[in-house]
Amino acid sequence: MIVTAPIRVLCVDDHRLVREGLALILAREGDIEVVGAAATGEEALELFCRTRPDVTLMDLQLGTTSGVDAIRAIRREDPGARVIVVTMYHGDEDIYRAMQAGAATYVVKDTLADDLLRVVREVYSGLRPVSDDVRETLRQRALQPTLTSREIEVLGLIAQGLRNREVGVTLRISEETVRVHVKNVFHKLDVTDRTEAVRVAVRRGIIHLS
Amino acid sequence: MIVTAPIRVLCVDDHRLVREGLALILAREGDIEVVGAAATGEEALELFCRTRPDVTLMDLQLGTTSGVDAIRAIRREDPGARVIVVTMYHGDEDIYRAMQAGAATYVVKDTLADDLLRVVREVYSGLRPVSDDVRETLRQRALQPTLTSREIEVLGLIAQGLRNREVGVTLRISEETVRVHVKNVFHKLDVTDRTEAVRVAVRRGIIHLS
DNA sequence: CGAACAATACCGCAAAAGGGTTAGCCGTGG
DNA sequence: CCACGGCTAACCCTTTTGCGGTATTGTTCG
Repeated sequence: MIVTAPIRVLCVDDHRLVREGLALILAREGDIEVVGAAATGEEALELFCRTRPDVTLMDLQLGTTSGVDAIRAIRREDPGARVIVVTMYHGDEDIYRAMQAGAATYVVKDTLADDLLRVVREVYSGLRPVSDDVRETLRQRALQPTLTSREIEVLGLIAQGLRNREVGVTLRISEETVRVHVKNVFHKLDVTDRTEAVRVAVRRGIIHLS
Repeated sequence: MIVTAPIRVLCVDDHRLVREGLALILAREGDIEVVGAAATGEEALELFCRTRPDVTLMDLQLGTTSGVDAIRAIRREDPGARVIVVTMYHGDEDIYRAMQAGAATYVVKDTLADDLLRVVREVYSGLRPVSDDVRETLRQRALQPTLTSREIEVLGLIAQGLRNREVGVTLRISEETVRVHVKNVFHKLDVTDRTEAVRVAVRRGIIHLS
């Protein structure tokens, strides 16, 4: 009896229960083998190098570190690496950054197990099965103004409760310049005050609070 | 051969993959049977009434509805209901409200599958196995000032980006009164501006953004 | 090269927020 | 009954924000 080699999968999620649950969903299948599970970006990279999986399932929220960084690290190590993002985030910026970092596709955690399995097999066979939702979200994002890295930096500090002056000190620029950045952020996000800006930015995945 | 009746478990989580993963972890055990899975508070209550499980696993983030409300609804239906909270939240206020609502215990999603199984069995046998972490968090909370319901209401509107005046209009009170509430919230949360207040409140689980 | 854009910086004005204080009303509980 | 805490409201003063300009520098891109 001839058995084809199984699809070797690496699971990355910072919650043990989710990790183990995902592993069980995958391991139930005859053609899939879970070769590792990681909780952080560093662990993920290390396990990736050691096990060289065919497909990596990656959460974006990895405690303190970012899943996007982990994707970049893995794809720098192996430009052909196939990474499927599995996350609860659905902000357009989350999706955009993940795809930009080289993810093969993007799946939210509210997906049927069978659909996930299908995606794993499709990605393994070289496809990039992007769902209509994801495509539509990316299309929407393309229509909206893009924040510059400096603006995101300022916004992140604003979100931490810093005043314009304090942001200026932190970034070693004048308070006046900070005010300009803040104004531009407001216009781009279509809001009129900082609290609302933070709210919108978090919802869109431009910044994250924790 | 005598087989004791299995522990009948209901899983409530708004993410299909997590729900199915949890169900697999549980169903692997010989003495546990998963009798249902729900995604929302309403579904949970309905399935609870129909299946009368021994133990309910409940996430706190149920899309729009709150897991705490679901716990209350279930315990109003059956005051002896045993509900285990399984969530990623770890803010002191989340834990407090869940326990207050009648949860048997509180487990974060970064738990070993075996530990979850142990907790399920302990809760089934009538124990309330509260972890040291949870106990400590509740102790910490007891030391901190409590926000009144009005203050939480104001804070929630602030978090949505409303100005003091707009909050006043919404709650039908004067802007001056809103300012008083905001000031009191600042003192209690030990912050000096609204953006930071929102940040701290979200981290502590006093309010949630989505 | 010229256009566009990002980042820097400044000015002025009106609005809003932050901070302290006082005070009346009401319900709960010692 | 009286004290206490919560909700309400107002006043004053200072600081910060939000919003409109203008302008210089450097870089990138067609």
